[in-house]
Amino acid sequence: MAAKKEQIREAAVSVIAEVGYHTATTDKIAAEAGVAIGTIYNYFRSKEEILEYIYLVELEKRRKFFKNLGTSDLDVLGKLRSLLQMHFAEVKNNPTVGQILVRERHLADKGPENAIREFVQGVPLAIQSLLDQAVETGEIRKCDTKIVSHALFGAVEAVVRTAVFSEEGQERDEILDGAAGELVALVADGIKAK
Amino acid sequence: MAAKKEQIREAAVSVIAEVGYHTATTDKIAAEAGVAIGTIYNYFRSKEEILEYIYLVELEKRRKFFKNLGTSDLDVLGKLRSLLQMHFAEVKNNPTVGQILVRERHLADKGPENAIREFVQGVPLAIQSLLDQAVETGEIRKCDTKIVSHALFGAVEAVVRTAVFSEEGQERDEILDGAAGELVALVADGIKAK
Amino acid sequence: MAAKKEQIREAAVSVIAEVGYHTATTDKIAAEAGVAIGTIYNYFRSKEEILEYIYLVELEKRRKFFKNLGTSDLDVLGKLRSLLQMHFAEVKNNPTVGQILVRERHLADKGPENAIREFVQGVPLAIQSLLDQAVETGEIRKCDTKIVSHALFGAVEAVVRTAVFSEEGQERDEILDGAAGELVALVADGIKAK
Amino acid sequence: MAAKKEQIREAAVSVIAEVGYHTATTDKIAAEAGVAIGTIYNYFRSKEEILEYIYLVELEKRRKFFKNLGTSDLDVLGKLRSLLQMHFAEVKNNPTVGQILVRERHLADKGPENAIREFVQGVPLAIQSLLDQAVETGEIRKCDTKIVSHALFGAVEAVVRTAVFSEEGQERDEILDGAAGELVALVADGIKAK
DNA sequence: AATGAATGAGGGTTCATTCAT
DNA sequence: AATGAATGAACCCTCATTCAT
Repeated sequence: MAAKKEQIREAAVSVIAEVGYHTATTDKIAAEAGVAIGTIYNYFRSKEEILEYIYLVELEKRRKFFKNLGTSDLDVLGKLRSLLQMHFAEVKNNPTVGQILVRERHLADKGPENAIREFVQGVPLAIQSLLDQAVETGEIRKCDTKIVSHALFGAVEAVVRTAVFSEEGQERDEILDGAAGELVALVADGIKAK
Repeated sequence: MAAKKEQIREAAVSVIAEVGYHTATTDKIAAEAGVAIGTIYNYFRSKEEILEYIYLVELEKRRKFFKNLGTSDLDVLGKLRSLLQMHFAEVKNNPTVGQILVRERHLADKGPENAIREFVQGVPLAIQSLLDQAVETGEIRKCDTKIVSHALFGAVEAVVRTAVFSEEGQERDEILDGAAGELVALVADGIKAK
Repeated sequence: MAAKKEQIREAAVSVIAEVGYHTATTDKIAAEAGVAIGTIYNYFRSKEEILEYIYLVELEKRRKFFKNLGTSDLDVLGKLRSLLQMHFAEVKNNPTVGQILVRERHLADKGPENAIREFVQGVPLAIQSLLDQAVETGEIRKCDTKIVSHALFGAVEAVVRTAVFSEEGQERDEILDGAAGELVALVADGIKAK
Repeated sequence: MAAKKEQIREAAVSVIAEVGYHTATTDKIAAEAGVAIGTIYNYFRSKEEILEYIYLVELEKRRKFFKNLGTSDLDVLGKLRSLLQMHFAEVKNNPTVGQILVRERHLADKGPENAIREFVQGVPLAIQSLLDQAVETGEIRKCDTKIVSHALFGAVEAVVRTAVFSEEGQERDEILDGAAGELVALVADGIKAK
């Protein structure tokens, strides 16, 4: 059953979101998943691989979405808003995963190849490729797209962090619902009064 | 001698920046500082407190700067640029500290009171207070200043991260030199072609 | 099918010879045998019993040979040489088994009754009984036959070890081919120049 | 205190001799030594290194003895007898160490450099160098000194094994007291009646 | 103030064995 | 008879912290 792998992933999300990756023990994860410790190791080679898998699942969602985005006829800012909306919607739907995404990203440099790093580097790269196209078409002004894409990704992370660690569920949803629009507006037209 | 505390702080910065807080051991820090392990505990109550102290030192620099900023006659965007310039200059001067600031911020929720949390929440709050004033004076349009301030802070962190973990020292300095202007321009006027 | 038991035994010989009993896992043995792990337990009660069975198979060969030896009309040294030749020939034919015989003999004291112990104690005992007869008939001088038989067995083991763990197959065969004669000559006539 | 390393070594000898290296746990060794588990790791890098150290201590004794032997004016068989007497005396004095020497020698191939391997290969090599000299001087007949030295070493191991695992202490001492002479006589003059 | 040996709770991982299919 | 996912006791090792000197 690959269902069991999913079962363990969800338990791990729950435990890691609550106490953090480092404090999360395999015992706790196993207990939360309702399996024996050994069972975890039938599906993952190590505790670290569980975390990587969590990131991988999210990465795949973004990759798939981004791929479809390529075929859409939105302009670049439209595509960007779409990507952000998708991301914030995912986080709204799965706030615990969101907590992990922003809190454990620092573990990106454990091994050589690594799903965490692919996430935290790959997503900005995707944004950068969008911006590069838009500069080409003249839709946006010339700028350092590497810096801007990373800045944008960092802004998104910060907003997610603010949302998923806010005490009240209501505030969380309000932030996430409005965030994509707010961010795109900010980046698109700036903050100055007109 | 308070000089010894500084000596330990610097050693800790060096070790933590290199291997990360979790992998950094008190043995390594003591060795780097050229003192015995026990000596560390004459100046810090715990390993965690060392990290907090590192954040505290940086926090105080920002607080002092921000306080002086209040007396200046710059407009809000000018103040913002000034704050960012100061931050990027500090990081340029002390890239290892920069690495720590962006990589260990996830430890903000260890204890109840906590210099790390004060840094990662206090700095955005300072930004937010700037923005709130500017909305008041009409210098900038109405917006969700909480979101915007966090987003801005996240963008700064992401840029710092990109810089301090870039392989070449030259690229690092280029990013940091240009970052404040790039970010303020982005936030001020947006990204659209005119 | 008793063929399957043999199939598992051979796989176990292969795996244990390569990595040692302790490092050999039931997974590896099952994989090497091309059966499921559970199947192993239809033929053996435990991993240990597999090793015992390996020793038992070898023990039976020696027992049978020794029994036939009793009906031969060789003198004692002739019988001894014959026994050693048989042993070295077996090892030459099955070097991996030889590796196991000398490397896992230390597991003789796991349970109460135990084929490994029967091997490492029974074979010296058989030699001792030969020697005792020869002392009786005056063919050899009086000596502590217990010590001598164990010493002889130890010498044989050491030679086997040298052979089966030598890098080159050719050297291995040379040692094994000459070993019986060399050992019997040594024990029979000593090492002194005449 | 280097005394603590010795204290741990002795505890390890006691525990490993009783239950075998693999079954010996670091907990048991620490308890036997009267120290905390962590203390063990202040003196040894791993459990394996403790075993290596046990062999190393014994190896050094033999090395030193062998070095002095070089300056003596005994003939080769005299030197050989002397070496064996020394070894059996050591084992008599420290039967538990003897048990380990013969029972854990199979762990010689764990890492690249390894005190166990140095012992089980180095001692036969020393014997071989003795024999090679004696062949040169004509004191003993030409023979395959590699085989003979290994055979001799194996014989010694077997006798030690017989002694240290015999139930009664008295029998053990009798074997060890007579063993060197018995073995040298066997190897020197053979076993045939004259 | 400085030292550093001693501490021991805690955690990730292994793997022989079982048993429902 | 064959299967192989599930099990969980067991074990090695780490490292922040203490405290006697």
